[in-house]
Amino acid sequence: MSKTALVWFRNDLRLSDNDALSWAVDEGYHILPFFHLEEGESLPTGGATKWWLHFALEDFSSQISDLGGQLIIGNPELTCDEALKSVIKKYSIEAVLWNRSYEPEHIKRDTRIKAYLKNQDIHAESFNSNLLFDPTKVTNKSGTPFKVFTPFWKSLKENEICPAPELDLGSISWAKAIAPLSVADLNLLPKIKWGTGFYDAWQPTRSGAMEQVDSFLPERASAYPEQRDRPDLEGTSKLSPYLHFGQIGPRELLTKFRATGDPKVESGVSRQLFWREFANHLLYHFNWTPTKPLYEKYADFPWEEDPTLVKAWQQGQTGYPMVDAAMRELWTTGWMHNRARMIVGSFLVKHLLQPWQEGAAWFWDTLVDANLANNTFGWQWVAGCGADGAPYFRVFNPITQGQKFDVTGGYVRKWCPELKDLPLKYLHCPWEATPLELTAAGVTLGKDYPHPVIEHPDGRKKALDAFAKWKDMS
DNA sequence: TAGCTCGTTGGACAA
DNA sequence: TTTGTCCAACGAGCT
Repeated sequence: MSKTALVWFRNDLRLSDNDALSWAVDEGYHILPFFHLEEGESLPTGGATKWWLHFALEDFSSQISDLGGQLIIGNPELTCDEALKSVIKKYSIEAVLWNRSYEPEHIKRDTRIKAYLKNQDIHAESFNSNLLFDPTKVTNKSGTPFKVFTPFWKSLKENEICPAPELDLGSISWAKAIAPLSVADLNLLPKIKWGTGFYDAWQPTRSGAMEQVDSFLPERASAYPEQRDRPDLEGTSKLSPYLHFGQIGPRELLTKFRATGDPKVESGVSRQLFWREFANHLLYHFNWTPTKPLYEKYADFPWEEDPTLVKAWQQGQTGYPMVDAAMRELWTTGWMHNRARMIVGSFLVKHLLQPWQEGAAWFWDTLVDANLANNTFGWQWVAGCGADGAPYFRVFNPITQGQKFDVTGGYVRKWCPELKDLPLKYLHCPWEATPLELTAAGVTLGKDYPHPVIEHPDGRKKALDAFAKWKDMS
């Protein structure tokens, strides 16, 4: 028997916990692994995403080579459909397998391709390997999609997770192939020197993922409920980019979490995987949410558009140390602490009254874990126009949030080094220091570090007034 | 079906 | 300094 199956890898760059691959191996196919760079029709691949993808693909490709296979990279000048068709023809492919994505554009594309393959009499099958549950099958008791996390979580957490397939990697029979293109041909690395921050912060490989897991379990995972909100500590797992690119699968991860037998890991860490499920569930059922509010009534919210303010926010020059530290962490490392994401998000949409889509677009371009479901859900949550949203009157105070969560001041000192000699008392509100204290710390406000772009009480009032105005309007 | 309870992540102010 | 109370809103989800 010499039939060959193309396994189409997308955001599931792993050989374990992979249903599509396991199915093809179990069925006795020779495996031809294939990847094609997706340039979204409406959403170009973010810069930070490209950086990560370059190394993730190189690593994945070498994992396959080590086993005797060859990852085929589709020609990026072709559309996905064209690239697939040419490979299918060249290698006389008899089956095409992949793991599903539930992003609206991917669903459209995959449906189209599946129809084409069926029409060509090529076996086409997709699997749910990237989520714990298939969002098409999850509903509440009235048969409608969940819109609140807690009932969603309660309904699913006791459910049996379909176990990850067992696959002996040594037993894979790889199709003989010569790759015409290498990962480098995709030109993913940024032309501009972004700095070494990404390289210092990450090891974007499968072994990097495993090291991250090992450093997190079991102690840090157990401390997660107490430390998760502390950006001055290593309180979180930092597994988000690995999960996004599928270098580690959610089932293998959940299995590891549950194996600790620690109730704090279950209620704290495992639960986070269900937030990821929830975000994907919402994206699947409400496919307009990447650009428009979940609830239509918020569509005419009176945002103000001010590119100068957006720029100050992006560059970490708002004059609020907690906000600026976070925005600079993002720019430098491609990642931002979760608590900080809420603070900068609230600041942009409430104090500055800029549309949440602006924030989502910036995150999309700069986060190494940029993920349509999570990004959409997070921004709508913070703007209060989405599922389980923060109520309008919840305006994060960037000063007290800093004092409460960057307890040691280490976060601000790291990312806003111009403030590092300020006493902790003033670190989150440098404008309150006396001129003498500022001089002693070597800070001249307006020169070394900006004055606040808006006074906090004014920002808060602005947000509440805008909401009141919108309510009168509608 | 009507009614009840609940909602990841807060702030401001008073005592 | 810490703790309690109100803010004020509404739909989801369930019984």
